[in-house]
Amino acid sequence: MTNSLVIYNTLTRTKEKFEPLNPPFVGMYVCGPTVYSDVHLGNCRTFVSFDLINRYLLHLGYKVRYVRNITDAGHLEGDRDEGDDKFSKKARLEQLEPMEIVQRYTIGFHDVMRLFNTLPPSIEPTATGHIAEQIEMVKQIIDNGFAYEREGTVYFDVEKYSQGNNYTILTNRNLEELLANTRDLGGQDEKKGRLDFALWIKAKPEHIMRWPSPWGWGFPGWHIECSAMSSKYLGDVFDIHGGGMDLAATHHTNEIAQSQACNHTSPAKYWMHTNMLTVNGARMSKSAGNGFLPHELFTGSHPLLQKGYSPMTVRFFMLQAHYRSTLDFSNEALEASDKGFKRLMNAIDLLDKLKPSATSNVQVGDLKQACYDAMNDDFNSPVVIAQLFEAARIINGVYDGKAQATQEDIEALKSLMDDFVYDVLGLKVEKAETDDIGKIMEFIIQLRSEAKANKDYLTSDKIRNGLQDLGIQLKDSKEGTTWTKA
RNA sequence: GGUCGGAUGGCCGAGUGGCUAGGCAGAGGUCUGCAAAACCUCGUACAGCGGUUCGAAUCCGCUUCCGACCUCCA
Repeated sequence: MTNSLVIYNTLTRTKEKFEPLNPPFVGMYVCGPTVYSDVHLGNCRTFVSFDLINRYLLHLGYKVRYVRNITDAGHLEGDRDEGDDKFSKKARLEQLEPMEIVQRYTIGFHDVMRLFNTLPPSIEPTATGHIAEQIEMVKQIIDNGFAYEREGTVYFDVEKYSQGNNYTILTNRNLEELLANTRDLGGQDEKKGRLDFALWIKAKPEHIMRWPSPWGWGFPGWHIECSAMSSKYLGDVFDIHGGGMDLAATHHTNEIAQSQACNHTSPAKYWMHTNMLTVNGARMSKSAGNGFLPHELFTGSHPLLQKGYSPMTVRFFMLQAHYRSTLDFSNEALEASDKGFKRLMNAIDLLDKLKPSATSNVQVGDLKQACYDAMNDDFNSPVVIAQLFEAARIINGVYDGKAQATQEDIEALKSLMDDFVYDVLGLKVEKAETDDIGKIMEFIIQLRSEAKANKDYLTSDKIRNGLQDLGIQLKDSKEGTTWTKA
């Protein structure tokens, strides 16, 4: 197990050596989706980023318990601690049960995650499945003096909490200024302080999603589910808590406060935040209307797209940027990733066809270590990919007979690709129906070879051009003709 | 307004106080019946202005621009 992994910790705003609390076990909690609508590509990026992190930790030999929640209750539609949660509203709009909404989009989310080849979490708890735990936690926070009830709604007392704790530890904001600058929106709030947030919310008479509690019928606030479920499955203190950067200021800040107020300890040792996917420099989001749905991308049906891109192309595109950088989404960038990804996978295909030499004039020894160095430096996948392209260049050169590699070199290249392309980066071959087509293509290539042998280039070119139009590209070489799908 | 983060060659994107990732696009070449692919070579980029330094794109300051968060969002 390599022990030189360094992780950027939002808490300290520095890179820190990764030292699990109880090695070889690692507890990681990632805030999952709110399943009241389709996940868009920006959401996917976060989960692909954490998939990379999960995969690398596993690759290093850690026993990871990866918990990622499904938010299926309590996430309010408005910007105040009142009104409907998102599920109730959506259910009313579509004349469905809230749980039908939840079911539909949970399945959709899982389908998309599978297409992106992400490993499923170890535990995927739902908010509605943990109402009792959340109520218990709220009770404890009240008992500890950090929350109060008003008319059936329980609020977290930020001012009280901040007397002995650093409420803004995660984002380093000035609490006094926050209090002064917080917009005065509602007016009719029952809250004592402007920053106070709801732990438990009283249900209105028409509200369908409701549970009994010591404070009457209601439903949990959004933040409390993560605190309750992370402590249930990972303990009061665990290794990594992650999520999108947009969650840091509010959701995660409140999570820390809740856990501290309940358990007298900060929940996670390392806080990791992934950056946003942008479109023309602006964050992709549901409310901005610039969200891409995964299937629009795969099929190319979005008006901003010229063509569709496969899930692995998109995954590769995401991994070509560091998880803490914004990534700008465009046709051109996707096109570049598409071609690059095919080049890389094509080189891997050639690995089995390489002929070993007695001597070597290629350098493959350092590539793997360079990949580990890159991943150990806060999961720097773009640098890993650069190394893999170096490997691809070597493979192509050897295949062309322009360079010599020993059997040992070839084995090293195979091992490199297995470990990093498949295992760590989580990429996979996307070949459909190759078996059938393969035999047909063999036959067609045979026909064309005969035409070529007869110098009947009219026929051979006709075959090649015809296939080209169908999206199949022929490549002639000394060893014969190969084909790829464009 | 506050907090934080950015500005890298045609595009996307790493990185670093001196050895100047990578992909895509472009130019030239090798190979080839011709293509395609592949390989080789090439463009010497780091917002602007000052400063520190033997040396900065990398550190510091200022300026301009952009973004995120502060209000639901991964």
